[in-house]
Amino acid sequence: MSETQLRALVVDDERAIRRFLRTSLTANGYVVFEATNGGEALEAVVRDRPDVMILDLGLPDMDGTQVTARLREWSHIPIIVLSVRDQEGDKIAALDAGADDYLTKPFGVGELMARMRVVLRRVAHPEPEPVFATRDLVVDLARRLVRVRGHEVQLTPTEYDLLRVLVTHAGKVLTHQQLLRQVWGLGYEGESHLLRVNISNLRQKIERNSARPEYIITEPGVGYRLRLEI
Amino acid sequence: MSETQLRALVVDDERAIRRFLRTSLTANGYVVFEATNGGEALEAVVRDRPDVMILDLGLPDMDGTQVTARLREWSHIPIIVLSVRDQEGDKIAALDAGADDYLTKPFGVGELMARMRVVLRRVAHPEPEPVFATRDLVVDLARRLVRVRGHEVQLTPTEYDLLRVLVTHAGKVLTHQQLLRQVWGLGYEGESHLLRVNISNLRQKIERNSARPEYIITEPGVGYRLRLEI
DNA sequence: CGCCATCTTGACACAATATTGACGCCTTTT
DNA sequence: AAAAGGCGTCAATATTGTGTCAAGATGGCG
Repeated sequence: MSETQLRALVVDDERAIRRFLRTSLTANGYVVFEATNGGEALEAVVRDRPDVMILDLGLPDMDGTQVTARLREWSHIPIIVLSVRDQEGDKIAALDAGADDYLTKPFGVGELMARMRVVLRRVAHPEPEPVFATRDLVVDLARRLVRVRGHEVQLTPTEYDLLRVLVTHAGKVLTHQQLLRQVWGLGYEGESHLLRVNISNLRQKIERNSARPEYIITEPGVGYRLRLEI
Repeated sequence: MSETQLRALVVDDERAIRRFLRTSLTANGYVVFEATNGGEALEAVVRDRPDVMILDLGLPDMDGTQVTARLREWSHIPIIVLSVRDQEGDKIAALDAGADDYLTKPFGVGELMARMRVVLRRVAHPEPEPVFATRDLVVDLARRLVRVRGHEVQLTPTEYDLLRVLVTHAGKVLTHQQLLRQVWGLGYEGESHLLRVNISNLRQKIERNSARPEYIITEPGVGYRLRLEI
């Protein structure tokens, strides 16, 4: 077992439930952090670096499944979803969005603790940095913000997805196929003109001179990669 | 997505439940194996090499939790426990014994499939990366990166393919024919000048002095090989 | 219904790569 | 020692891949 205490993030808008979970978790040796809505939850993952997240489905600002999906864009943190809803559809949606478990309220504390042990016992993946930064390019994956040379850049959803994939594999060559699959989904493997147009648009927005790209480098015949070195 | 079908082992002593699970799993693209008791289950894991196991708690010869514990002595196969018992103590015992999830009967097939996807997606992830390295030449086949003496080298698609073939048969002599077939495809067996030009270009990029190659060695009259020894 | 932003498609200029041919060197053979 | 064949390099041309622009299609939203 690890020497240092494990860190748990509790996300629930009800004060009573947060209190109850804090008490139970603290008694079981966790350090507890709290968030009351989806936005705060994403920030807290960045700030507090929890090892596990306990997420209520019904949040005021966004759906718990949405929070899960957003988080899975850049984090592998184990997520246990709690919900009063026992509908199969909700469970499937949350689990397929990336949640690791789904518990229906009311539940026993012992069961929750056992399920936390299950998700925690798998070897921790090295977590990628929630904020990527090289030279003058900053990509805040948690907030979906992109800043170049001090200025915030407005990207379309496709452009952002493309940049996100490049950034989460920074330095590595991504083939046309890989990029098309990860951004457009299966069945777009051949549509390389989509990639060309969007890479071009992205470069217009983040490169100083798109004819001499500093960040998005073409690997002719293969794909693209985000350059890390100077 | 994986090309080959995933293999599921169903362990239950009730014929009706095995039938039901076989139908559902087959419909979802799994290859299904069956066992009716704990002893058979352990044998089946060895013999059938399933990717995931669905285990009923109430077995005639030994308890499902025992099966889980025995299995965990040597296997990491994901285990989803099914049970009619909704007692918290049973759940905790099974999960702590090494089960990955616990579903109480009756359950929806959709939920079972979603939970199977959850346990399978983490097993699918850790993929060993084939990286070839010898002295000062590193070829990362997964990322398509080539580094020589600390510097990354830009190769054209043909040059990379050629190097890839040499590297995957490192140390062995590859005939002109073999190389032409593997890089250019069938019908190019006679075009050995293609090979000469590309070997030359490749040497310019990776050898210190292409007149005295250290890596790509000519076997006169036969072909080329990638040298392993110093 | 029409506006807006975004996505997709097609056309074209330009860049990178592949192929070909020419030539000289080296090794082996006679 | 000369000839022949295999090999390596260079440079030219052919082919393919890539970047950009702009027009048309799509879809969300008031």
